[in-house]
Amino acid sequence: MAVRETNGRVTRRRARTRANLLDAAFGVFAAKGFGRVSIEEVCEAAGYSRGAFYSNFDSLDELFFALYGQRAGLIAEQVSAALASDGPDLDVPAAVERVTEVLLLDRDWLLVKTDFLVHAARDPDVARTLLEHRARLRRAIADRLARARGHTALPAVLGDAEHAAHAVVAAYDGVTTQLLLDRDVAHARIWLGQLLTALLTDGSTRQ
Amino acid sequence: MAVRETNGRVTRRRARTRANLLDAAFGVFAAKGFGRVSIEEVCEAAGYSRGAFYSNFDSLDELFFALYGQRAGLIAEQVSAALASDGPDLDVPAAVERVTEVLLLDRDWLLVKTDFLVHAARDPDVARTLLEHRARLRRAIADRLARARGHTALPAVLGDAEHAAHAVVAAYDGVTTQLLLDRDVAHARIWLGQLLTALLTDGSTRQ
DNA sequence: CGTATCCGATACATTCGCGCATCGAACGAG
DNA sequence: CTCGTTCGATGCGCGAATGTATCGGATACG
Repeated sequence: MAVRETNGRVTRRRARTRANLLDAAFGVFAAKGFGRVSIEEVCEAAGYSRGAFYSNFDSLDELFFALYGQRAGLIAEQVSAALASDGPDLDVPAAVERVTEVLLLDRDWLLVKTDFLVHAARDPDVARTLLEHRARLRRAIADRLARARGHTALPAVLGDAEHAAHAVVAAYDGVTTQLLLDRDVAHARIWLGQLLTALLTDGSTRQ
Repeated sequence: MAVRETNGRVTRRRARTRANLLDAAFGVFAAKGFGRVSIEEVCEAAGYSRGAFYSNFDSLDELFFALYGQRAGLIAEQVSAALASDGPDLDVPAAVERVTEVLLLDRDWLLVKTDFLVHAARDPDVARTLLEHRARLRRAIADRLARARGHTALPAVLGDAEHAAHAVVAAYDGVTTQLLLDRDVAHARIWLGQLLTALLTDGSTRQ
């Protein structure tokens, strides 16, 4: 751990410093990529010296992990909020619209998230964390999706709501990849909408 | 360029050296990730010294780029072959089966490919190259898909074959992401099959 | 006022990029 | 076919640059 057993006391300046380091790191990581960033760069961007860094984190890896946790939690909250913001009956197109807005908001986040994926792909421990986070997201989506059953039938191929949620995440990942390359957010939104519509509604019921 | 205007002569050993460096680099990149590999490591794995490296490449970036081009070309050929291996009429499930086999064959390739994506996401020039490669793949799929029209109707939401091909690629990207995390190739194959079936066939026509 | 927190300098490790001497593959003469 | 010559490819190792990790003292917070 970075904090070496400081006995309970202290913590206002420290918390601010840590937050500043995380914020600065987000920008730097997004701009240059995890593998191309030095501790020095993060410190410079945040306006601290290396001493401050080592006082708060043990390594760049640890900071990166913390950063991902922070931001991923934020996004998860926003998605949940977007899903919960209507009545008990789910209106699929409207929900897709709102969730898409949140998920494809910030290119920097997509960059950092993908870096983290690459990181996790090579470290089983990190992968487990990421998988759990994705599972939580899926469950939130599945729960919500289950309520729409009477409304709009899910296509039979996908089976239950859990499978459908899986498909939603896969579509999101697919669109993310394309968006990282062409940088066309507007198009990505439309495209994600079409994909989700194709996946979540019975093909024959559309036009 | 790495080769400084060598006037024609000599090129057999050189070609072998270059190929050996590329092969060794593939393994090293897959294992540790682009951002965490040094030139020295690649040379050591290939059994050469750094001089040989600098004689063949200007930088790790250039080697990485060349490596991607090489392997991506290989995959593209295999996919084309898999798509062309049956008669003029496309049998969607069978084609899905064959293509999936090729695409999800090698975890190392997925790792390197994703690293390259991250790289491209931050460099417009590289991104253009990757987008062109993806466009070629899409076109091959779309061409093939167009022949299936009489056979199995595409769902209306996706529009033409070009859009459907886009969806296929997105599904592939989505499954890749999941596979990188859970390492379950068998499941990924099933899952990709279900996704493609859901996307490419009219939901109402399935069981 | 005491102490946790941050600063800045330092010692150490790694890696890069290149100049230069050496090596060996290809080719032509015998 | 054999062997010697030639020229580009190869490997060695240096010096510079960059990055990491730590430590004692200054500082401002509580």
